[in-house]
Amino acid sequence: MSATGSKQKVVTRFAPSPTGYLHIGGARTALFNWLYARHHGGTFLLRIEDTDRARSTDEAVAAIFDGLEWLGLLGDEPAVFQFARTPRHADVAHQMLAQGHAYKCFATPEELAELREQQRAAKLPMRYDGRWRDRDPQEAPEGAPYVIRLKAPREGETAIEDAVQGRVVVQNAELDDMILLRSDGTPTYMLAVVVDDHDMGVTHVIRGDDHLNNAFRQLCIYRAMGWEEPVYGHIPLIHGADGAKLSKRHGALGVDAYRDEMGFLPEAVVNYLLRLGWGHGDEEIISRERAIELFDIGGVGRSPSRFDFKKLENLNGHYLREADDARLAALVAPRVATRMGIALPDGAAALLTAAMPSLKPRAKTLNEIAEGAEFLFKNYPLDFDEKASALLDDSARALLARTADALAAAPVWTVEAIEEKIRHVAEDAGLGLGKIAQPLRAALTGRTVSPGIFDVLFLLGREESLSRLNGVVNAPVGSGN
RNA sequence: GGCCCCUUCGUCUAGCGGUUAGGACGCGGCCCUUUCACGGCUGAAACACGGGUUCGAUUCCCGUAGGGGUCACCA
Repeated sequence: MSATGSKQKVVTRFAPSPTGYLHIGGARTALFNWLYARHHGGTFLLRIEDTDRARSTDEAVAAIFDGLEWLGLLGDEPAVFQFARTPRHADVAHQMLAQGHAYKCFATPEELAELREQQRAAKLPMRYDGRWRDRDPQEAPEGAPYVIRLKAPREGETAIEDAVQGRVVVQNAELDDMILLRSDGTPTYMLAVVVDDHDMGVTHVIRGDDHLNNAFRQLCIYRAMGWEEPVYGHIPLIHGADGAKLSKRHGALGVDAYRDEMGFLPEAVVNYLLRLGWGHGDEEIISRERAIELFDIGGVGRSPSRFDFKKLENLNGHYLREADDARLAALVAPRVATRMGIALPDGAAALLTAAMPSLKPRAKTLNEIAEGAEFLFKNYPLDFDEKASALLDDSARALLARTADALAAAPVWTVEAIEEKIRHVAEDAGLGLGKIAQPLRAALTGRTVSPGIFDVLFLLGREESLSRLNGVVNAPVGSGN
């Protein structure tokens, strides 16, 4: 617990709009909100900002929940759907109208477009000029559609004490009278967030700093309504490797791609995201428990960071090595099947689990584990890659024949027994272990890279091992195939 | 363009007036070794620039440059 002595219970929220999938930046925002709430013993809520009916989709909503669930970042209470609260938003807008904090604006979209065009041409700041701010609504044509705009202060300045950015001040003259309620009676984002955050009791608004400018205008609504203002924390955005904004059309994939296509573990993604923009001394590997203990919004940096897949992979490799073998086997099995285009045999899960200790240290992603596991399920004749074929010349095959004989005579099929036999063959032949291990590896897996050769033999089993060896001994490996 | 924010190794960061500027990823070398990894050791690599303030600035202030964000009846 921090010593801020907050009497008030912390409530944070993550409020994505379901117009696309949960992207990596949103995932980090959710993570920071989740951690902040947990660290302070508060509540973390979810709100789906679906007021843009044209762009919101059910698929996107499902994808967002799916991504959050995978990362363990679901809300503590059922998610709030913003669109369902439209009547309340409209109520507030009318209340502000009645209290003189807002006014009706009859300017048409065409009129406003023209205004912007003029401003652009004159190189003036583009903002609404307040043409209906002090005008009598009676002057409007009978029954003309109108919009409700906030009557924002024009003099002075507004400051916010941002938990991440520090004190940020803006001249009120910079703020125009934003629209609260559209001419069709639906609320704009600017109104809806404030009303919902207030109604949901949100105490800390942690979000991307692309919202920093919005905060000033949102504050106006809080003040007009006499509501308690939340603490803001605007975290810097994540950029791509080239430093440009990570956007939909710029490598900002949904978190499902990190899971399904790239084969990352959620704990690795969470750890990586946590370290992006936040750090604690020299600690790099940080468990969720440790993160809850350490995380605080004040530790978040103010500068944007670039996404680095190499580091994510490194972290993922770490978590892979730490992960339960049966769990990994279950995650890897379908990947092996699709890679090889086959249905895995019965017992595949058990075999993969048994192989996992020698598979996972060699991989950085689940895909790499799957690739490394392929040899377990290959059928004769194996596909030999170029380097493996080159290894299997006549002398190597003669050596393999002797090895096969020795192996056939092994009293039991254990890693120890296998090792003993093979070392013996090498010794007899006056060769180093490497001279025999490589051809063996090639004959058994079709590759020059694999887990330890004794493990390979053991995992394959005596029958399969011998069959693969004899296959190579009896039939020269063609350069083709 | 107006406004706002940012600037420590290539990248993520530690640092919060006095340090040999630390760690991690990546990269190089060495060790381990049946291949590849893992692991261990080790090397190269940074305070954007210019002014101040100060006995002393990576650290505080102001500029410059560069980067980013935002300027909708989208969120």
